[in-house]
Amino acid sequence: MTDVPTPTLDENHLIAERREKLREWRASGKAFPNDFSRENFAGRLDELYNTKSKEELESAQISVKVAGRLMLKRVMGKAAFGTIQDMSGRIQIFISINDAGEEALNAYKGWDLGDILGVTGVLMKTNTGELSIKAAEIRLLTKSLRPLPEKFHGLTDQEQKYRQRYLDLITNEGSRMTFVARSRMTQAIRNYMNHHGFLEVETPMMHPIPGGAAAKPFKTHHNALDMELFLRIAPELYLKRLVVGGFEKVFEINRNFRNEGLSPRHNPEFTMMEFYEAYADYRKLMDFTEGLLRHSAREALGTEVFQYQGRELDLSKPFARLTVIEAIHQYHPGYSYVQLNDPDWLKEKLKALDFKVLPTMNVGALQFALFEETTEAELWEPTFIVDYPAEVSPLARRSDSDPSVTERFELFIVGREIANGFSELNDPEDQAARFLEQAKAKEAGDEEAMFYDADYIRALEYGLPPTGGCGVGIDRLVMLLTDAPSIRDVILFPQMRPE
RNA sequence: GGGUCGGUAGCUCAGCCGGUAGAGCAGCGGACUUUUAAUCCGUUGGUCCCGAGUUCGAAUCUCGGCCGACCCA
Repeated sequence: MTDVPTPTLDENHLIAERREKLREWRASGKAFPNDFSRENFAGRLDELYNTKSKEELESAQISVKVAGRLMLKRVMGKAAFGTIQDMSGRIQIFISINDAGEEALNAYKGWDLGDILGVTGVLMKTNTGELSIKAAEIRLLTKSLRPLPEKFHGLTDQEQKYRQRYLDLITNEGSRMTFVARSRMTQAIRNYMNHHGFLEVETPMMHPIPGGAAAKPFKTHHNALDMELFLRIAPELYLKRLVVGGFEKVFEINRNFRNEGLSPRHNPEFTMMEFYEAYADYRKLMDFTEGLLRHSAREALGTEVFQYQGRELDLSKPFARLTVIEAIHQYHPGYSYVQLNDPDWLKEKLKALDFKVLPTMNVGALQFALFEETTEAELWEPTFIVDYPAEVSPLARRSDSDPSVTERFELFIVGREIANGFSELNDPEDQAARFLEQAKAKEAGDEEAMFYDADYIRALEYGLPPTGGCGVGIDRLVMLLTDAPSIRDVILFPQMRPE
């Protein structure tokens, strides 16, 4: 590909000048070389040698070979400095007419911020004590045709940060650190799960019957089979099939897709970890989930106590456990338990809050709706809400003491749902009946109600051991640990309107 | 969907009491062998988001629209 480039529409004189430099580079016959092998990372050199004195480095003559993007450039008459950035960090380079030669220095003067360079030389320290590479040889490896955002402020426009994440990553250290923290956190979670004997699996992303959650799915189409498929809204039903199959402790960290609006807390594709453990109930899973969150905070941040959006969050204390109506009552002492159990009072209250009450909703569903409307957002400290109404928990096991509620919990932190788990419903006949109820609700207009999944029932009929399962919202957890106000700050390429 | 704020040079922003646009960075030319957001001198660069209106005259005022951020539902 050395044909004359087709100019794009947003060319300006800066790009034109860089293109001209590229043309000259091509004419010299060695543009875009790939024979430079980097031997050192900038950040690692800093760790190893920053403590050495100018004199020690002078006598040691440590040869290094780094490559990276030119971020800052300071040129004098017969010498020049520059700052090279690679994945690990930055290091200063020094190019003088004495060490690198006049030809190299002149070439360097013509290169631009954003160009990718390879530098060979020895470590030195400047008079002000900055670890630097005294270049013996310096090469242009990739020409950057587009000017970088302003060197001091970086890229500030939120939209551009999301649309052109590569620019955000080049110029904003904080953004880079967020995604490093995300990677560390998922790694910590994987380690924790593996350490506790869970098997990591991958289940289908394309489902013939969307299931495992109350949400609207995306539709797609398989041509060869000429069938409608749905991007999964949850892996739950497949993971439980695996427990039936004998994988008694499984987990999956992967994407779910839900066809809903965008918000600072919602992206249509998001990452969940779901895990299932046979012979565990929801209480055991709550304990486990607490441990998991503490572990990921420790691994990603080094502490269980940190700030989120200016307010302290402490994961080290035992997480509170409240039922739905206990929570409403605790945050709204004006609502009595008698009222909270009265369907007419609940309907009234919800209507006053502009909530669309569906005719299919009974006491449990109404209580849950009121909880979502009035209390959920106030749960700052980690709080497990337990004993959800059966109507809103069609996959959860009923409580032995009260069959109208289920052995289910949701974990809220900073007012957001972070995890959702329950003792799994393993009675195939009850499950079939609940699916039928869901199908009825769907006919009555509830778009998020579930479908009847006959194969899942068949699997349960072979016998699902008593099992507990839980889903953890990875993006939201990363938001907490990186102090990010929006889910878009923790997803590399968040969904955007077309440009 | 409602409210608030915003859209001006490649980037970060000023200009908004109406008089046809500025700074810093980046670029280009020059000086400079330890700078570090290098410095100094000179200089190129604009659909002031779009459309209509008011006006002798609009980046600026009015209306409508588009896009975005934040808050609320």
